[in-house]
Amino acid sequence: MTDDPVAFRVMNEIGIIDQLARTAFERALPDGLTVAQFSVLNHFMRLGGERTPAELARSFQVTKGTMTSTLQRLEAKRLIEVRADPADGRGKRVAITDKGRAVRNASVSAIAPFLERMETGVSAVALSAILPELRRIRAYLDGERDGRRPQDI
Amino acid sequence: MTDDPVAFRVMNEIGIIDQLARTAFERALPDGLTVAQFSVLNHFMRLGGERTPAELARSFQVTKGTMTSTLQRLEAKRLIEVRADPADGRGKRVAITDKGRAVRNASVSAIAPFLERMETGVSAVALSAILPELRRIRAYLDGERDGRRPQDI
DNA sequence: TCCACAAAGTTTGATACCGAACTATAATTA
DNA sequence: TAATTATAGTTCGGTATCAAACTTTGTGGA
Repeated sequence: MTDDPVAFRVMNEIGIIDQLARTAFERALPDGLTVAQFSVLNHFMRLGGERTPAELARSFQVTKGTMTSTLQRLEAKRLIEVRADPADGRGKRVAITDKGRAVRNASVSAIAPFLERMETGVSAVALSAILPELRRIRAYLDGERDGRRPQDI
Repeated sequence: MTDDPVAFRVMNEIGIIDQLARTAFERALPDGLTVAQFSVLNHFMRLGGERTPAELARSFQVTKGTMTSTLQRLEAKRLIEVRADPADGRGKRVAITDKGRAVRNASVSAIAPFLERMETGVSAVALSAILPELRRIRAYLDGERDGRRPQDI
């Protein structure tokens, strides 16, 4: 434990937190929604408009293949609509549907108690305090990847 | 972004960090090793001795099914050995092999530069500073799960 | 002693991801 | 203009993970 480098210990904790939080969230989400799926719906609600799959992949820092899969599942549930991009023969345009908006709002309500408990349980102040540090780590890793960047993302 | 609850924003960052760090690690690891597989080898090297699959599942906070899968892959690579528990007909005992030790050491060497760059890039001090906070979050989520605890873990 | 319940492992069916290979279309450049 | 390169999406194969169902073996109590 203590003989592991601090960066490794941090990554360890982050990995376990991600796992625990993810399963707790998905337990609460309606409609068999996953965090990945909810995040896409939430993105559309917060920012509005349309997006291409490639833009979404970049926003969430996942590969295009991963985004293809998530979008196909959302479309199967009628939570988003996908149409060909009239201006670019290669592209598609994605938008949230009314049902998608409803499910997103229901999801927010469903996870709100969990988030509130968490902000009480670990202190909202503490969470706010580490957020900038986490952003710095994310930015670092994002930069580190440049050059070694795969085809996507 | 800013209109999401702070707990959600923290989880978002953590999820992306986990993803980026995980792929960076696995790019460096030898033998097609994954972080999950490396972690098991590392666990044996740090703590020594034998473990049952159930103990390992608890240590890493994954389900028994997940640990079964990881152990099968490690065994296929001859990095661990699994034998029946002579004292408990249901149980098994897992130990690292010499090859496992060698691969673990090679892995540590392989990821060391990455960890060092990271400790420079984001500051080892800052990493040390958030570690206790991350532990607190992990402990909170772990407690939150109690009662709602599945069959395993 | 028997039976109900608990614990150890495995298997199955989903989802998320990645990397790599591939198709089609656009943009650049020679 | 033709050839090259870049971008958008999809598909495939592989791993991790969870939840749930199932088998086998222990344990504890009536």
